[in-house]
Amino acid sequence: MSAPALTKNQALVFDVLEKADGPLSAYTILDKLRDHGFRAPLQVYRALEKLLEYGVVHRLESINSFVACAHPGENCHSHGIVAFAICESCGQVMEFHDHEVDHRLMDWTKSKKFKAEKTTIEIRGLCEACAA
Amino acid sequence: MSAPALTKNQALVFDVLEKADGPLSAYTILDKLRDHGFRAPLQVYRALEKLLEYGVVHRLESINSFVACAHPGENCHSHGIVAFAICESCGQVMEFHDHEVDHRLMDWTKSKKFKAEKTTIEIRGLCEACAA
DNA sequence: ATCGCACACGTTATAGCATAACGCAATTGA
DNA sequence: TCAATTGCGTTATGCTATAACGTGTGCGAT
Ligand SMILES: [Zn+2]
Ligand SMILES: [Zn+2]
Ligand SMILES: [Zn+2]
Ligand SMILES: [Zn+2]
Repeated sequence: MSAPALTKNQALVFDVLEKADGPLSAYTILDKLRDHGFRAPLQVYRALEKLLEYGVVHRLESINSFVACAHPGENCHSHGIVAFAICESCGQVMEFHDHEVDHRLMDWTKSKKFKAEKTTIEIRGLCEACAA
Repeated sequence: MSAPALTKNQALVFDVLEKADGPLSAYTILDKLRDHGFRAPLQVYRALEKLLEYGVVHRLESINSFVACAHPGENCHSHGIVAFAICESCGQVMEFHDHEVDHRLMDWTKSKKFKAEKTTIEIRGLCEACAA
C-alpha cells in the first residue's frame, strides 16, 4: 500500500497540494492546473482518489478540502488515527496523532463490536496567531 | 442557549429527523416535507441551522447528513465533544461521548494555544449486525 | 398609535462539490 | 496475440449549500 511512482496527473495534483500553504478544494486544484492541461473535475478527483489511497494526501471532511500529508516520505496510514486542527481564519492545518485517543476510540468500537474503517477527527477554531 | 419553542418549519424538520432511523440529507428531508408545503432547500437549511444551534440535531460532516440528537430533552452541547459511529451498510448512527478523548484533544489544543470552536469525531465502518 | 427592529418565511437564482457513463490508449501478463 | 487492468479525456448530470430579494408578523420604545 506504499506509494508507487505517481502518474503525471497524480504528480501534478500532489505538487499543487504540497506547495500550498493550506488545504485546497478539488476545484481550486483544477483551476491551478488549467495551464497544465486540466479541463475537468474528474481529472482532479481521480488523482486525489489514488493519492488518498497511498496515504500521501488527506481529505478534510468538514471543509471539503484536501491537504498534503505532513509526514513526507512516511506512510501516514501506519501512524494510527490522524487528527487535524484547522484554523478558520487563516486556513492553516496542523496534523497530529494521539495514540491515547486512538485507544479510547478503539476500546469503544470493540465494546460495541463496531468494525471501524475510517475515522475522522477535525478540530475547527483559531490558531495561536489568529486568536490573538 | 437551551431550545426555545420551535417554529412550524423547525418542528417539521425535527420531527422528520426524529422519526427517521438514520441520518438524512437536507434534500431528503425536503422531499419528505413537500406534502407539508416545503418547496425549496433553504426552508430546510434555515430550520437545520437553528436546530443545530439549539443542540437538538447534529451534522455528520463525513456524509453531509443530519441526525436528531440521541439525548432528547438534554442539551447535548453540555456533554463535551460528541462522537459518532456510522455504519456504512445500514446507515445507523451511534452517538457517544468520551471525556478522556475530550481531555486528550483539549490538552493538545492547549499546548498549541489553538482555540477550538467545534470538533468533529466520526467513525465510519460496519455495525455489529452488518459486520457479521 | 406607529415607528423601527428582529425574525421567520417564501421564491428564484446561483455557486460549489462530486460522480456517471462513454470511449480511447498504453501496459501487462498469460 | 489476446484479455484484463489502469489511466486518461470529455460530456453530462446529480447532489449539496448559499446569495439576494421581498413579505409578513410580533413586539418594545417613542
Ligand atoms: Zn498524514
Ligand atoms: Zn490562523
Ligand atoms: Zn447529541
Ligand atoms: Zn449496520
